[in-house]
Amino acid sequence: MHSPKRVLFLDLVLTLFRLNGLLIAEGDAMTKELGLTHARWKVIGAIALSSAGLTVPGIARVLGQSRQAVQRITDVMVADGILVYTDNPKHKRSALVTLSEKGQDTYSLLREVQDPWAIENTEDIPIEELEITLRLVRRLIKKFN
Amino acid sequence: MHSPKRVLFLDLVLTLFRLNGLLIAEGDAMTKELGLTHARWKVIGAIALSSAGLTVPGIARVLGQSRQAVQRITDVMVADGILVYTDNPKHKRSALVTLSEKGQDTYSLLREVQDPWAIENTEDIPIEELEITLRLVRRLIKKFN
DNA sequence: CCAGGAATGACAATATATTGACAATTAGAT
DNA sequence: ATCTAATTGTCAATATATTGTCATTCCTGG
Repeated sequence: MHSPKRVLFLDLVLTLFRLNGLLIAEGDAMTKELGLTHARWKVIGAIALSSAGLTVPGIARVLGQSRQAVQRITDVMVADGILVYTDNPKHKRSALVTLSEKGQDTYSLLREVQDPWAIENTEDIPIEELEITLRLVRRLIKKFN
Repeated sequence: MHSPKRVLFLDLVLTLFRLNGLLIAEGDAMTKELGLTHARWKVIGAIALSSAGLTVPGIARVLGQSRQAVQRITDVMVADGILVYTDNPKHKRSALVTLSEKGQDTYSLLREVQDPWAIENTEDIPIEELEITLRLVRRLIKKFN
């Protein structure tokens, strides 16, 4: 069937896979000196950007990953003193994952490299295009949930 | 620093991670009966969408992955008779990866589920937004290459 | 209420991906 | 042509992620 949107969309999907890999590589390069890996800074970022508290499965949903993968890395990060499991008033067993003091320091350092990076890479991109893209991505996420 | 584009962009990055995971889940669900996994249908898709021939590192670049990861899965798929390594006139050691007959059959089956999926999920999305998004994603990829 | 379905933590097995290293090949600059 | 840097295949070690399962906790319709 002749459908330009179909082709566009499949192309977009493949391109998104590529961008995903490049973003991870960017983040890893950016955070190498902080001792972070993408499994870690993704979790830190998800927690930091969430207004409400996040549980392990909550982080997994935000990151589009399995909760087991997130559980594994948060356990390590708690052992490393970057994260803390805190009581969740809404659930007896499922703790809220929060940044420890050390974790907040790490996040500050992360921001110091991440913010200039973000600004630099959006300098020549109109804000409207960013908005359209973010909206489209959100729309797709809603479909696939 | 007050920079709306910075916030938008970081939000977009996190959202893209999520979409990436959901797209993989979609693809896996879609291809379960075909005996494919995301490691496999990504490779098949990359080969099928490339006009010129692709080598293993070429596929890796398209997918934003390490060449070793792709090498591993292509070796398995060649053993399974889905892919074939063919002579590369431009490189003595680095073979071109192509679909075998069986691989083309698999791709046909893939298309049968993928095309309706693509059409369905873009039904309510204006083509202009898809174009803007694809262009933006490509622009970012170029920056990160 | 409360019964049944969904969500969660925990554990295990497996799949997938990265990183590092080394030799062979290729590409590009001079 | 030649030298040098980048690319590539290969192997190994490690990290990350998925899938499946089960018991426990939560939630929701009735």
